[in-house]
Amino acid sequence: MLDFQQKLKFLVNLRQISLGKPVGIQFKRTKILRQASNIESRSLSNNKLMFKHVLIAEDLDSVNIAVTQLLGSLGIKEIENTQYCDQAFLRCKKAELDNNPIDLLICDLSFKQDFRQEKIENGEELIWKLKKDFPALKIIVHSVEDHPTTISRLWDSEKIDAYICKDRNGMQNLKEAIVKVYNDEKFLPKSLKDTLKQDNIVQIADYEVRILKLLSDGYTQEEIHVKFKKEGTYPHSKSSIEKRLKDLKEDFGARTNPQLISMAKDLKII
Amino acid sequence: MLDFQQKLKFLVNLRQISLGKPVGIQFKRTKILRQASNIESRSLSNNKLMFKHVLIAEDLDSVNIAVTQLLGSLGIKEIENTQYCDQAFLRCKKAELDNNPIDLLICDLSFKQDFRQEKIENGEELIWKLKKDFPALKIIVHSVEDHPTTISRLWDSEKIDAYICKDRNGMQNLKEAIVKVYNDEKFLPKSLKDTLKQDNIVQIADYEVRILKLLSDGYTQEEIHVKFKKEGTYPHSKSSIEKRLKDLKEDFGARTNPQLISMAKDLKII
DNA sequence: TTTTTCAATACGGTTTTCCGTAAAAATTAC
DNA sequence: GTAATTTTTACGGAAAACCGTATTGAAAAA
Repeated sequence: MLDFQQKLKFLVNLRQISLGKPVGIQFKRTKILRQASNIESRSLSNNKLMFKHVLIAEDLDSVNIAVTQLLGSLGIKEIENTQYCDQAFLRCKKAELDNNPIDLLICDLSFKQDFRQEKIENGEELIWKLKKDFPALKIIVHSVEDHPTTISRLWDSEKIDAYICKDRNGMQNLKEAIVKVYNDEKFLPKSLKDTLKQDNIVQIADYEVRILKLLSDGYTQEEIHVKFKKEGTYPHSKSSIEKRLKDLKEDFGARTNPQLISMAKDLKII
Repeated sequence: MLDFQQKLKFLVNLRQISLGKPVGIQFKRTKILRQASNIESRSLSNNKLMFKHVLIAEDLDSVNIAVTQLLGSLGIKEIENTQYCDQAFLRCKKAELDNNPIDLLICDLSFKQDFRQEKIENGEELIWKLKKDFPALKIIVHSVEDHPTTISRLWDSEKIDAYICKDRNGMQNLKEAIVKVYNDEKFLPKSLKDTLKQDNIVQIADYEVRILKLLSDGYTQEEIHVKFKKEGTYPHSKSSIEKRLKDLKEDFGARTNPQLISMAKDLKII
């Protein structure tokens, strides 16, 4: 009973939603693109040891091309690409069977829907599944997603070795990450560390998220009460659900339920 | 009076939200990445006329690299890159002054926030501003955004020459688009045409969007009524606002206001 | 065991939303 | 011009959400 308290917590950066701007100011000068393109020529001379066999799981062909090029410039010979999660999983399996295992996976989180019916629907699932079968596999997440919720969930899970945001310095950061991870270090760019270190953070448990989801799915509070009661979820009284919503609104600074749902959507809680 | 009816309409694909999947099934085989990378070698022999001076406005360095490479492979000599909207605008101005105008702009829609304070906040604004000063400028939009609302707003505006989604075939489509646009044609990939041609489409006027926005900002219906009355927005009676919300819920298949807001967020109406 | 504490529940009154009906105003058709 | 249709507004009862208070119950502390 009362087990909801021990469940996964979500980190929510409240300041981010109110301002709509990142808080941690970066002082690094933006690298212009030419420099990024030049990575190749500069590092070909680099004869250090490096990953042998790398798999890129990324649906956007453009990003796939850029990452492949970066890996090549780092002297990595065997580079496999896939645009689907299921295929990524199978490739890892096959590489293992062929006695030529994948050393490093660089993987996106969100994959666009397609005509294909995928069993593994996103990068996160792929990571959980792979880590179960290959606990030693190094994984670098490479995603546009920069919400603290997502980053901390993955980073704190200890299942990944680096989290790189696709942004203006993405390739630069990715390069650094690959080198660090090869040397058995974990890597998180400074800007992301700042994002996670922020104060204005509220913890939200599964139970609350559940209520928000149901509310956004059109359930009334009364219906949530009935549903919870029926399925044995606890607490399930109308008063308790009312109270949770009231607390959530207070935490988020929302005045009405519609606003609460709107904010929860912005924060990617639901 | 009643001028809200003549305002911009938003196209909403209702089926997309209920299923969470694209409707138009694509039968094209997915091109594997190697092929995409090989564009370069295959097309270097192509000596046809091509754009002379192209500007890429794209915040992600990875995509920037890939697009630059594609342009190079098409024999385009002068390629400028920028990761900021303001800079893109200035570059166009400067190129004009230097008597070496930009022939083609390939531009993203969403740009991540930065420490820089930008006047032009997104690609769409950039396009409006540029088209005012350079009506003849060719523009290809290159974005991950694939919601019918966004696509049709830009496509129907007649301000752009092509809309390409960053997806599994993005580079392939972009290449085709460049060639077509050079020949004074407009170009929309088949998959996107299908997206726009769908039936389950509801038109939503500014007025409705306004109500949804206010609701998601925490206004009660009563408060919306007062606000509209004060500012002279018409209709503004409680009953009318109630009715609009009722109709919206019916159109969207939502049961409650929170669900309505949730769906509107998913559909990127607000 | 008893006490303390805190979360869950119950309840009642108020506000907000919901929904039907109907009158008034505006638009369109004739 | 009038008639027909649609839209806006008004009103009132019902349902849902809101909010404070009080009670119950379970775990933790004494």
